[in-house]
Amino acid sequence: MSTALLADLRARGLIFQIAGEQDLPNWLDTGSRTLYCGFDPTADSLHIGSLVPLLMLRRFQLAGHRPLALVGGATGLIGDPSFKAQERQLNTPEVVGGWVEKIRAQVSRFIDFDSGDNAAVVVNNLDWTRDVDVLTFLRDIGKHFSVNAMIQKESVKQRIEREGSGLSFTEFTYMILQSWDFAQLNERYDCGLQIGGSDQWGNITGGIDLTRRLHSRQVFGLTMPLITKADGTKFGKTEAGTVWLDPARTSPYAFYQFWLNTADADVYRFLKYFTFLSVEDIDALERADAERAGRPEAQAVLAEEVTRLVHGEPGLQAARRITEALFSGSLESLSESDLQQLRQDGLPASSLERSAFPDTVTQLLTEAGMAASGKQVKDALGRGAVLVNGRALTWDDNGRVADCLRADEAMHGRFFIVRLGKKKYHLFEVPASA
RNA sequence: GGAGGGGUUCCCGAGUGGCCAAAGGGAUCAGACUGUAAAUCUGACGCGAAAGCUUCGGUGGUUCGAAUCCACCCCCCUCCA
Repeated sequence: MSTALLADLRARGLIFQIAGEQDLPNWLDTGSRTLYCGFDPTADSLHIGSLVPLLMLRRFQLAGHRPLALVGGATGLIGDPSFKAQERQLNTPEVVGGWVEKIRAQVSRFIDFDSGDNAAVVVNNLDWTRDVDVLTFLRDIGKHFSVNAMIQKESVKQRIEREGSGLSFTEFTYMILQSWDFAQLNERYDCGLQIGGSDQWGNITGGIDLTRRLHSRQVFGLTMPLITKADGTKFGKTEAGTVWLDPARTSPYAFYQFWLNTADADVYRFLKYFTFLSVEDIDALERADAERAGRPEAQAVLAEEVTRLVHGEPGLQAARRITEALFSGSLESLSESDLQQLRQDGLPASSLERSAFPDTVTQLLTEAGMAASGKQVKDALGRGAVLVNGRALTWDDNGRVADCLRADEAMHGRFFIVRLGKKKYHLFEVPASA
C-alpha cells in the first residue's frame, strides 16, 4: 500500500529528497503512521506555494496515514531564514495570532478530521514554546545543537557568507524551534515523518537529529521539489500579485484563470503536482493533446481540478460561468440576472453614479483597479485595447467619460463590461439617472 | 569602540556638478502573431488627460544649477578590538 504511495509520488516528481530512505518504505508499510508539515503564518492566508505540501498531507492520509498540520504560532513570530536573501520584518504577536486562526481554518479544508483512526489534527507550536523559559530552552534544547553544524547548512550559508546580507540570532534560532517541533510531535503524537518544501531540508534534518538525541527514535524526512516554470519566471505570481488560497484575496474566477493560463511546457507536470488524477490518466491526456492540433485540453483540466480542490464545486462553477461569458464572445446574450450572477461570482465590478464620473477614462479604469497607472490605460487606448460592451475606445475618448458609458448603450440600462487588453474585465454598474 | 565598503526608480545595476525622470538587463503592461499558450517582433514602463508635479537613505548646506560636492544623522555589510 505505502510502497505504492511512494512509487506514485516518485512518478509525480513530488519527491526531492528523503532522509532515512532505506527504512522509510518498510516503516510506512507496517502500520498507519503519523506525519506532519508546518505552515507558518506570514500573512492572513496561504498561497498556492503551500498547495503542494497540503495536498501531500492528503495523499498520505488517503494512503491510510495520519496527517498533522502544524500552524507555526511560534515560528511565525521568528521568521525562517532558509534561503531568504534578507532578514525579515517581525510582526507583532497580536497580528501573528490573528493569522494563525485564519491559517488553521484554511489548512483544515485539505485534510479529513473524521476519518477515524487516521483523522487529521491541527497543532500549534506556540503550545509548547510559550511557557518555556530561556534557561531551560538553552540547557535542554540548545545544548544539542552545534553552531558549527548550523552555520554549515546550505539554507543559511548565503546569509552568512554573502556580502550585503546578514543573519540575526533570532532568525538563526529558527531551525532550533522547528527541530524541537518535530521532537515534540514525536513525543506527543508518535509522529515519525516530516514533509516540506526542498528549502526545508536543513530544518527537517535538524529535527531528525534532535529527536534522535532526545528520544533515541529514528524519524524520517521527505522534501518536495521547488515548483519551477519552464520560462524561468517565478511560479505563483500574476500581474495582480500572489495567487492566494483565500477567496477574499484571489477570487475563484481569478484562481481558475491562473491555472488556465499555465504554459504548455508546464501543464502536465503541474497536473501531477496539483491534482489527484492518476499518472496514467495524465500521460494519456498528454498524448491525446499531442495528437490533436490546436489548443490542448490539459489547462482546462488542471484549472478545473485545482479550483474544485481549493474552492469546492460552487467556486468552480462560478469561475466557469464567468469564463464562458467573457471568453466565448457572447456578451450581448447575457441576461440581467447573468450579470448579477457574474458579479457575485467574483468578476471584478464596481458601481458608480453618473454624476460621480471622473474626468477621464484613465482615471475611471485606474480607480477600478484595471490598470496600475493612467499611462497603461493611455497606451491601451492608443492601441484600441479598451472595449466597452465590445466597442473600442480611442485616445480621443479619454476626456469624454459620459460618452463612453452612454445610458442608451448600457446592457439592461445600467451595465457596462469594460475589457482592457485580452484578459482583464471589469463590470461597471451605472444606475440610470432619475 | 576602530578601519573600510555601501544605501539609485518593482528587482539587479550604471551614473561622481548641467545634455538625468536618471544607461542596461530582468519583471510587468499593451499591440501584432496565436490557442485567453510558447517563442518572436513592436510600444509603454515615477505621478498626471494636460499644464505640470515629485524622486536617487534622512536633514541641512555650497552652487545659477546636485543622484553627483560639504556637514551631521540613520541603516546595512566586511574586517579588527
